[in-house]
Amino acid sequence: MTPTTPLPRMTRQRREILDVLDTRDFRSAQQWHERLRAEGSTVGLATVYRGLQALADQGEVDAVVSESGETLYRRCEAGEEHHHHLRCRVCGKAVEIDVPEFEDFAHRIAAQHSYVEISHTIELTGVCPDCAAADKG
Amino acid sequence: MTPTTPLPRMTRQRREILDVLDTRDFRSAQQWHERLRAEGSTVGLATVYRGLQALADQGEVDAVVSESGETLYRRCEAGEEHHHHLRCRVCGKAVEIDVPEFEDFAHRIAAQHSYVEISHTIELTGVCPDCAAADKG
DNA sequence: CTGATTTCGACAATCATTCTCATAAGGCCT
DNA sequence: AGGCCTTATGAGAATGATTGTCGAAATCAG
Repeated sequence: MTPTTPLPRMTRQRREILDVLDTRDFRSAQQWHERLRAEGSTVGLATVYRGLQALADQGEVDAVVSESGETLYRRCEAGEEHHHHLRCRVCGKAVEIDVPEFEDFAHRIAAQHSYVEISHTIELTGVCPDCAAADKG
Repeated sequence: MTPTTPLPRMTRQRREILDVLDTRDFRSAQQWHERLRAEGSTVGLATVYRGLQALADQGEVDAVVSESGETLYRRCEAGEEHHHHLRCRVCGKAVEIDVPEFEDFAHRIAAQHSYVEISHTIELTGVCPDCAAADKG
């Protein structure tokens, strides 16, 4: 069981990729590559593809597939949070739910359609356990 | 001005495609093509691609892009499944979004809080690519 | 520094999808 | 029904994103 740490090596090009990556915009591997070259880097396209995939595997970057089938990447951001509610349509009781995944969903979907400055409203309604019991009993 | 009715023609192959399409499973154009050939049809692959696109434009079929980048199709069913929209807050243009994962998500969260009879509303708004470009230019 | 591995980079290879273009239907009009 | 104009079809070439190949270069442990 040699714990042969298969750790990815931090190479110059990996660093360049991480540096150029933005946490705001989803761009394709080719677009990031272009930008890198524009900034004077000499990284190869294949390397950018491989680097982005590796970083995505590590959870350093997010990847989404656009409508046209291209894979878009952006750097992960751990910050921002806000919550939503799950409300009972009978008694009105609301539970605060924390759904970090919603944020990702919203951004992912927006990116797939090339929309920017996304905001969202999510409303979950149902019948709470108490009301459900009352209804039955 | 010429109201040149640009109506798609109902050809044998269009009919065959509609017939073979299933409302349950999302399959790729190639898979539907295979199935058609297996059933004795002689339709060409390109025709299946074109047919599916045309039908998607007409709203007869739903199309989603898989993680691997393939476009998957299935016949629309005006019922059980519902769509959400991603709307541009500038021009109002809306894109229909299909978020199968979301349905599961809603149910999971509801279950975690023992809520039943869940329904949800999702409103995503942002700025569409056209308006974003117009804003910049 | 040295060697074992991993990564790079240029380019070939894949794979889904689209395009091209000559031919074959649809649809419509009389 | 017969004809005509337009759109659809099919086969295969073309495209475009992504992945594979392989010799050379870089990383990291010892």
